[in-house]
Amino acid sequence: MNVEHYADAAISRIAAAIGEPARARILYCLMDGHARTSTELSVVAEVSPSTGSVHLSRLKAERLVKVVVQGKHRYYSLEGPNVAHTLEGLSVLAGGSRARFVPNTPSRLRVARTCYDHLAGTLGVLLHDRFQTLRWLSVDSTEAYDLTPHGAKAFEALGIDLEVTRMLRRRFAYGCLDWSERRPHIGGALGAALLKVALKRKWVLQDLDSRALGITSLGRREMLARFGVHV
Amino acid sequence: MNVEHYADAAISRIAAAIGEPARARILYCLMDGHARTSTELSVVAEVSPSTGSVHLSRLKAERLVKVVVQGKHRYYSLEGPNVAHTLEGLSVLAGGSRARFVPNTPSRLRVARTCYDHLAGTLGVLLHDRFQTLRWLSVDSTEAYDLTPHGAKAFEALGIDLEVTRMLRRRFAYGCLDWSERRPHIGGALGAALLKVALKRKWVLQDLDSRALGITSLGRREMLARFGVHV
DNA sequence: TTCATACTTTGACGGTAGACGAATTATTCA
DNA sequence: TGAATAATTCGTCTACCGTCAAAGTATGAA
Repeated sequence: MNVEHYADAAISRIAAAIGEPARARILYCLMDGHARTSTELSVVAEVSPSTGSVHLSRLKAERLVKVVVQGKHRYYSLEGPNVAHTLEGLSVLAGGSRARFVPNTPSRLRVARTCYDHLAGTLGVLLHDRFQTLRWLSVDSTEAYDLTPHGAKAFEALGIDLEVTRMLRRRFAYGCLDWSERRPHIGGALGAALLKVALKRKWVLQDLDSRALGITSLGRREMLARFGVHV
Repeated sequence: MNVEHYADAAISRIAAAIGEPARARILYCLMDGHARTSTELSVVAEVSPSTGSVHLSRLKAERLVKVVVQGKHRYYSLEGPNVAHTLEGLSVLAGGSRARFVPNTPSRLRVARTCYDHLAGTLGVLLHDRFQTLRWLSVDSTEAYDLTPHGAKAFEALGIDLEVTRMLRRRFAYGCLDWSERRPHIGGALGAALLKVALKRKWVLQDLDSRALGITSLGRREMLARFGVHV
């Protein structure tokens, strides 16, 4: 059976799954990479638990979310970075020409935010460029970034275990295109590890109900001292 | 008014517009970058002209397609590369894990195809890499590729007027990520110009009802002679 | 074992989105 | 000008999708 012949039908199924307002609220809420329970998501979606459950099973059937069962809780999260990226793509289209000419994205999202599970926004792009300038990161098109020996040293110094990071079943690092900046930031396992460190050391604080990240004064100092980046 | 606060609603509107089967057929058909009339698209969508017209006005309202009026014909086409990319993203999600493990994309689409209005597939990626090796193309992340003096000479030799190409109201060249190869090919005005030359000189032939491109034996010879690329 | 909590499944209901044909507008060609 | 073609608008109809309450399952605590 030729799948390609029915590609339009497949696209429409996925898009329809995303296109229902309650389901879109669920997906948008999950874009920060966190997992949430069925009831939490039903509240976000502004529907009853039963309705929420129906929506979630639809999203699961379409492989847009995955679920981890833990006792009587079911934790739902986006199925993977691809899903997050496509949602970003849709939000760019949704922004339309308005966003292109008068960027009215709230500055909190522009300055620093999460992109699925790594750093994005101005800060993400600044770090990306800085690491390149410092020759910590060898960049070869959008795919397969890697750390130079210098870079490896620097990341180890942050407490990131590169052995472990490389073992993860995902791409190590790549240029993830930032829709607000239209320039790449660091995605992949390395980007996720970096965000984790930044959160752990309280360089940035995570907003509970959006993907915005707040930079602390400690964060500012450290960014300058460690990377020479003014935020 | 804070647009970001309603981002989920905006996403859902766009996705719902794409998610209707007839509209998905229309969009998918337009992914080759060509413009088509309302009646043609109604046939593709398998609906009556009146229904097709309603769908098209919805797609226009959501800025997914644009229309050029020429006499009594209305030519519809995708609003821009962003739309095509997002549709590609959706089709990747639609492919699901199957596509990841057993790539069952028909080989005709893998070898060479159009991505909106430029060359993609194995051929597109091969050329991209070759131009880089030859130092014709200076690649700086995904954004803002440019031609080196050598590259400029080579492209002019193909009959491409770079003055004109640079004047177009779109990005000159950039790395466009290829979903079948997971590597970049040349997008933007330069990529479009290259495809135009390849079609004009009959190096590749365009399939009428898909984005597949067939490479002619002349094309093979020229690719080898001019670029040192084996196809 | 029994109660409580988390979540899903089922069934009935209502609103809306998409379908078409007929009528209308717009443009070309004779 | 009038006929022919392209496309849209309008009115009506139907089918499906999302909604919820209630009943059902599963897990954990008392």
